[in-house]
Amino acid sequence: MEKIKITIVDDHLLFSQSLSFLIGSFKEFTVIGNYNNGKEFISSFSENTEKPDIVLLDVNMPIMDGHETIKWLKENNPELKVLALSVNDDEDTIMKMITNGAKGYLLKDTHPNTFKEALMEVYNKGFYYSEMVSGFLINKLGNNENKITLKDREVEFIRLACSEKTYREIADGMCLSPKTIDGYRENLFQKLEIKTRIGLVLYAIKHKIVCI
Amino acid sequence: MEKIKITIVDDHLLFSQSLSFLIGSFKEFTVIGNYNNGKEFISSFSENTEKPDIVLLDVNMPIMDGHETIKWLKENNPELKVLALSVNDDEDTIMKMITNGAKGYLLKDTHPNTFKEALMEVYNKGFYYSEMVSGFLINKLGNNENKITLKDREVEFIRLACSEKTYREIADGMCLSPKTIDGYRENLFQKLEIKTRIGLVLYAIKHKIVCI
DNA sequence: CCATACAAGGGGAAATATACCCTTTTTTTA
DNA sequence: TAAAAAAAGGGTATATTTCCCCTTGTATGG
Repeated sequence: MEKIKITIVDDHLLFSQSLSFLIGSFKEFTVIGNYNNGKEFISSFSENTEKPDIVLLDVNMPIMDGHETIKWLKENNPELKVLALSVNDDEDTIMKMITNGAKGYLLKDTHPNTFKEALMEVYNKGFYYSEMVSGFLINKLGNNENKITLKDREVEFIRLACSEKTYREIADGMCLSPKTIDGYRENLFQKLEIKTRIGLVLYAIKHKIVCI
Repeated sequence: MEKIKITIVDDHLLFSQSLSFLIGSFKEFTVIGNYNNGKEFISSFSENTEKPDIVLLDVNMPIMDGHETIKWLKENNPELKVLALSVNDDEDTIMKMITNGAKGYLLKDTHPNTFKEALMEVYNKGFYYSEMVSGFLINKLGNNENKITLKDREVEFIRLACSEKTYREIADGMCLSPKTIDGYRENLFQKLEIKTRIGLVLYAIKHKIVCI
């Protein structure tokens, strides 16, 4: 029987190499590629290399992360089945990957047996949704009214607010009057249901608007 | 030849199980134990199980993390050689593990060959310090005057400051007068070279005093 | 063409945070 | 045991943030 071909894209060498051994121990699968980040992976497409049946894609990577990579794949190789694999269990990240076309989302603390099952399901049924992901999906469909969108200018403001600058300095930095900044802030406070600049900083970090 | 015995303590099942396969491929080593967190690991000591030659210890774990675990080991099984293994490359974390007795600190993006070399060195020489860790050590020895230590009460204050509470509310929460809180804040501002509460929040998150 | 929304800018007042000046009591430590 | 350091509290002044209500120009869709 032909083995199911898998490519791993993950910057943690020790993990990806080890995982290759684990997958190698499953008789149905074989690892045909190992890349350190999205950039390396998509570069391999210019050469006419063998296409994998499943791509195991890490979300947090340097150079080109999972989000960018899956977007590129959606554009250029939409037939590839991507299974996201991350330590990250926050709803935003998961939904972003799923909506960009990931066929499943696995946490790195998954049991090897579940992992194998997920690989089989993605190959056979085309997708694998764990309970956690399904939960998020249902939750999302239930109340998709209050989805929060931030304008570019607002994001810029939030980034500057995550510093020891005063609002006056932020206004200068954005070439706006302090009163306009006042407006931005009050808008955001209402929109994000927060009361203080501290809340804004916490929100920004939690939602990865700024990285510290 | 007797194989060198290794125990893995890591909450990421997929990683620890995969790593077992990788280690299994080295003829000099064998994995004799696999635990999800420090608690599970130290519980195994009450039973008279076989002691490993090297413990591979993850830093970030639920229930009982690497820091707590290595402290316990230092007290109760100081002869055990611990090699810390983490994705975390910030100086604070690394130094904390090293000063608590870790024989080395490896990042999870280490190459398998380096990993094997590290295992050999820890077994034979008793320690393995990568360039990065050595760099931090030298840097630390050069200027160990300005080491910042936070008192328990200060840490408690910082945690509460990382919220939308006002200082008055924080004072109530800590059963102190708002003026005492004032003192705490001013002390910290000077000690941490910051000027605003925002700075305090950023410091706290950067140094993992709070987790969000 | 009008209505509506929205970005930019603003006034003033109240609440909160910051800075710098202290005292008293307890605990450490030399 | 005396000096030093830490913990707790206080007063007052200023700066910053927060809140509420307002105007003007400019798109933008019906």
